[in-house]
Amino acid sequence: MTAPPSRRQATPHPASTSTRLLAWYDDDHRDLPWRTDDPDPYRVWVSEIMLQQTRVDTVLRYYDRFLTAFPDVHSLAAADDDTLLLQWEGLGYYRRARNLRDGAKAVASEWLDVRNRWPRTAAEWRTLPGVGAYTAAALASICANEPAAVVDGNVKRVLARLYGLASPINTSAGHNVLQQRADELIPTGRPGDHNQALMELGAVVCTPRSPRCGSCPLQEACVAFRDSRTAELPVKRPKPAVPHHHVAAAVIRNPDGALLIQRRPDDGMLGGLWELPSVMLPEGTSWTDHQPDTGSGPDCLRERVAGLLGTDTFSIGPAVAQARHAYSHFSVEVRAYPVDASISSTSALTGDTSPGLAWLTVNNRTRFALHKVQDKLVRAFWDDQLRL
DNA sequence: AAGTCGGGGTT
DNA sequence: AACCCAGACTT
Repeated sequence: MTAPPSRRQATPHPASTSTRLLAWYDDDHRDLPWRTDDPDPYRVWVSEIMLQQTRVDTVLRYYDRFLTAFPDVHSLAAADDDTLLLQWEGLGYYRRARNLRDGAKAVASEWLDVRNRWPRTAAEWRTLPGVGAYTAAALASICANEPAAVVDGNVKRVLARLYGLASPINTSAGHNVLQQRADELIPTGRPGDHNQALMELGAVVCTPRSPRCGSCPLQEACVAFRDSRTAELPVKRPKPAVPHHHVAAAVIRNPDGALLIQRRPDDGMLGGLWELPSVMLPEGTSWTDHQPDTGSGPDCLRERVAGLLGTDTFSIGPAVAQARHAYSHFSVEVRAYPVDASISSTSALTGDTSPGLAWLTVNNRTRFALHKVQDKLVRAFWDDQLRL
C-alpha cells in the first residue's frame, strides 16, 4: 500500500518539479538508439517522425533497419517511393515516410548546401513537411537546447493529473491550457532531457490506467494523486463511433499462379501501397446485397475486373479468403473472390505495359509494400492453398 | 473544430 | 472491444 495522500503540498512548483523529474530521468531512463550524448539531427529527426502516434517499442523494430537502408540525409533524399515504403511497411501513417524523404531533400538543398548547417530552432524545423509543433519543439530542445516545451499524448496526461486540469485534452482549448503549463515548466538548463523525461514518465509511470504513483517522482506535487482523481484525469471528449465497411478483392492469377496486385494512388489513405484490385461496397450494404443468384461476387467488383482485363468474358467464384482490420476511424472486412479469366486476357497485364500493376508471388513478396489488411488477406489465401 | 490518416500493445 | 500511443495536415 502507498502512504495516504499528503494534504499539504500539491501545488506544483516549476523549478523543483523539473529538478525531481530530471533526477528520476537520470536514474531510470531507457537506453534508446537515438539517445546519445551528442544528438545527431538526422537520427533524432527520423526517430521523432517514426514516434508520431507510435510507441517506442514499435519504432525499435524499424529504426535500425531504416538507418541501415538510409544512413544519412542524402541517401534518404535520393530514395524512391517503393524503396521508402518497403522500409515503412507496417508502421502506418505512410504519409510520414514521404514527408520525411521530401524533408530530407529540403534539408540537403536548402540547408546543408546553402547555409552549411542543419535547422536549429523550432521555427526552422517547423518549415519541413511532417514537422508540426510537437516535433519542432522536440528537435530544437534535444539537438540545440532550445527551451521549447513538447506537448504530446504522454505530456497531456501527466500535466492534466499534475495540475488537476479538467478541460478535455483532445480539444484545442484544452491543448492550449496544457501547452501553457508545459511552457512554464520547461527549464533553460536541459530542455531536451526535461521534455523526454516528461514523456517517459507518461509512458512508464503515469500510464492511462493503473498509474504507478508509488514510483512517481512528482507524487508530492500531484493534484490528482492528492485528491485521488488519477482515474478521472485526464478528461477526454468522446469520439464518435466508427463505421464498418466491406471491401471485395479480386484474385486474378497468371499461368504461373502469381496474383495480380495494384498500387494505390499516391494521395489519400495508404497511398503508394500495393493490394489486390479492390472495391469498397456502397455505404450500408453487405455481401448478401451484392451476390446475384449466380454467386458471382459483388457486381461492383465485376466492373472493376472488366475494366482491368478489358473483357467481360470471365466468371467470379465464391469468396476464398477473408480478413478484418480496424483503423482509427472505421473498420473493414475484406473478402477475396477468385476470377476465372482466360490466359490471353491476363497475359496482357505485364508490369512493363501497365505501371501500377504487378504479379505477386511467395518469392517476390518482399519487393512490394502491402498494407496490413491485404497482407492478412494474401497470407490467408496462400495458407489455404498450401493445405490442398 | 472536426475529419483524415495505420497499426499494435494493454487492459 | 475500447483505449491510446514522442501528431500533422486539410477542410
